[in-house]
Amino acid sequence: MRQKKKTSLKDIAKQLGVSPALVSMVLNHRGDEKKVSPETQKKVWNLVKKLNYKPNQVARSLRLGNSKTIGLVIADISNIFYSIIAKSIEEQASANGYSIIFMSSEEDPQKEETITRTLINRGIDGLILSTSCKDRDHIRKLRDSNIPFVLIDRYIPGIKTNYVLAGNYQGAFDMTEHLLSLGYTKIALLTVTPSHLTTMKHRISGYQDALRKNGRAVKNKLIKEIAYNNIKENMEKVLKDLILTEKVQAIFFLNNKLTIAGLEILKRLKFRIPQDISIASFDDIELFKYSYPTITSVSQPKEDIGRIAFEVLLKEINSQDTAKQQITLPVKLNIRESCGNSMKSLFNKI
Amino acid sequence: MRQKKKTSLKDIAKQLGVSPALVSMVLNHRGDEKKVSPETQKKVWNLVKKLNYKPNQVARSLRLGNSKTIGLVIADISNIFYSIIAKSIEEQASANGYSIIFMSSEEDPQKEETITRTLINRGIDGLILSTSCKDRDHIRKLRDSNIPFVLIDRYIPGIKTNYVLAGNYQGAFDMTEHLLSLGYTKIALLTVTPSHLTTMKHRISGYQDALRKNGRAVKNKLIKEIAYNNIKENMEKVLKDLILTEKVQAIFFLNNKLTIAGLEILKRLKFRIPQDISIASFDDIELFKYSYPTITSVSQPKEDIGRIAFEVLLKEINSQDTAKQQITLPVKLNIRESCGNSMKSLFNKI
DNA sequence: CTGAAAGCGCTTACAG
DNA sequence: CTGAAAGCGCTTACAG
Repeated sequence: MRQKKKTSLKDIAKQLGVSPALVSMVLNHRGDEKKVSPETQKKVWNLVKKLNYKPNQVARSLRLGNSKTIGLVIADISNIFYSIIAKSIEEQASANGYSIIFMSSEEDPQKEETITRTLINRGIDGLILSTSCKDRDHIRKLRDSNIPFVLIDRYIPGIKTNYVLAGNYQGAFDMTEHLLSLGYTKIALLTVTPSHLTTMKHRISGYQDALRKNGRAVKNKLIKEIAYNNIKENMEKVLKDLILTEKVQAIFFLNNKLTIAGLEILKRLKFRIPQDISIASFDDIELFKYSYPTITSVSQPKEDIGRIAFEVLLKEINSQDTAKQQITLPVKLNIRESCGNSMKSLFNKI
Repeated sequence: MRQKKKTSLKDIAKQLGVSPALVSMVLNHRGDEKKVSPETQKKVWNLVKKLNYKPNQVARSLRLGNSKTIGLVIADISNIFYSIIAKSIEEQASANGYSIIFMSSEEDPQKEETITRTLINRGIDGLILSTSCKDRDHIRKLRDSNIPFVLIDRYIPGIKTNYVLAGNYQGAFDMTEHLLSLGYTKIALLTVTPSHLTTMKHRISGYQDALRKNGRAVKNKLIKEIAYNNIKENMEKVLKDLILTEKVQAIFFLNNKLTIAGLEILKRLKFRIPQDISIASFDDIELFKYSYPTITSVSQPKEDIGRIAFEVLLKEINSQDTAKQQITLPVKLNIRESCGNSMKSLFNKI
């Protein structure tokens, strides 16, 4: 009573006086192959259209062992970084007849495992995953389960899997060199825990290598870590420490959440950007282009990450080919106002 | 070969020397009801745990006629308004054993219908939908199909359905009165087509009524419509017209996309906020709190919309009750810097 | 206390 | 050219 009884294959077959098997073949465009007469095929299609019949996908899934559904596991769909990737994946998926089930892991490895199991039990054909796991067990299990999957944004070193991500090292390296070129000598780095994530590790390396290459020492006290789940609580203390005690000239925030939280606190503490402190962001968001001042950033090709991840996944789903693809996409440096634009801005501060 | 053969109920039954039916009953916690001996139950659970067996949800769905999956149809998951709602729905869903399949309609009624059918054929138990349809046909069909659904953000007047949305009229009314209270007399309104959406209609009414209530005439040339799919292209012309020709003092943008696009153009045209022009936004985003200047806005209870929509949906899924719920949630006025703070700012302009 | 059988709605190998 | 049968992995009414 909840659901009006929907028309099924059998109904069509009965009304037409043919077998369900025949209808099924016609519907799957295998009528010719099975030499079903054109008239019969025509009759089938007409009735199907008239009754607005759509095959029950659940039954098909059970029978065929595939579901035309893929799972998407990310930390948080409300983070613009992931929602743009999700959008892009969905566009591709939709164009290829696939649907997306998404679940948020909240950066909790435990939850990530549970969610992944749930998705697999729901019969997904493949998985796109931004993993927050620190050890390799989960990913190894995934690989052993033989479900096709593609990691995005983060990967697990030492396990051969598909992955698609941005040039984290290069982006941080380039940004750091940019800051050095502006004359800044004390450049702080703000990162989040869990710091095992490859994204953060590579960005930190990029920063360190750029300093070293330019003859600057890496000072560990200028590299600050804030716990992912309470960024806001710790930001104030960290910023005060960096600006007032360490007297840094620029702060490089390693993801958009950090940058946004940083902007909030800097505003509250009445530090002016870039007069009092220069800032740069890894990961660009739309408003950075229009805010006052505009925010210098490294932007990642989010749409490409999503699109390519889906393509790689689809390829693996459709073939027995087990060659894994590792793809690193180029990032872009957006030079804007938040770092000042010359030595002059630096001298103005003194 | 693609997928390792997974353990099934039958495997468990065989290994234990019992029937699949028994295992099924135990797994569904109906062992006691069926008077399965505690020892047998214990044995079943032990083996299930040992083999890490999880029932095949596709088979369950087919048999039970439900899938513990709900569909989410929105215009665009990468719009922060929807992605926060999606997050909130997913949290609730997850806590209740449901998964979410999302699809984007791109504000295209045609696509919305197709997507909805796809979701229904995938066996979803219910649907949460931000409709972009202008006529009632689609929603009526949906209602007649007997699938439980809840509209969010927008509803269709004249059709009794569940819906959960924000106080659009009140928010626009309050914001307009706020702008009037600051001494502004020429207040422009920027809205998007398709303008049939109830959200936009109500916001426009709120603006108009606030003007009238305060003895101000509504001037239609101060109400501008921009097409949803090329906001950026039209924004510059509209803003120039309003500011330079109409000499408005304040612009009220009716959604966050408009506000963001507006900020971009204002910046490019070098209009200062609020010295040259005051702006207000319907729909708040995080950065509005920290930008320079901070942006005065109406914020909607996005998390509540998502949570309550799911609760309403779940209630309908679980009961034969067909009473529909119409829920309008309160909005909040955030007075910040983008409108100046007194008559003084107004005089400064002259 | 437990099992055999039917069936959810499809698809496919087999038979004619 | 077309149909009958089996089966995907579950659950449930029925039987003993």
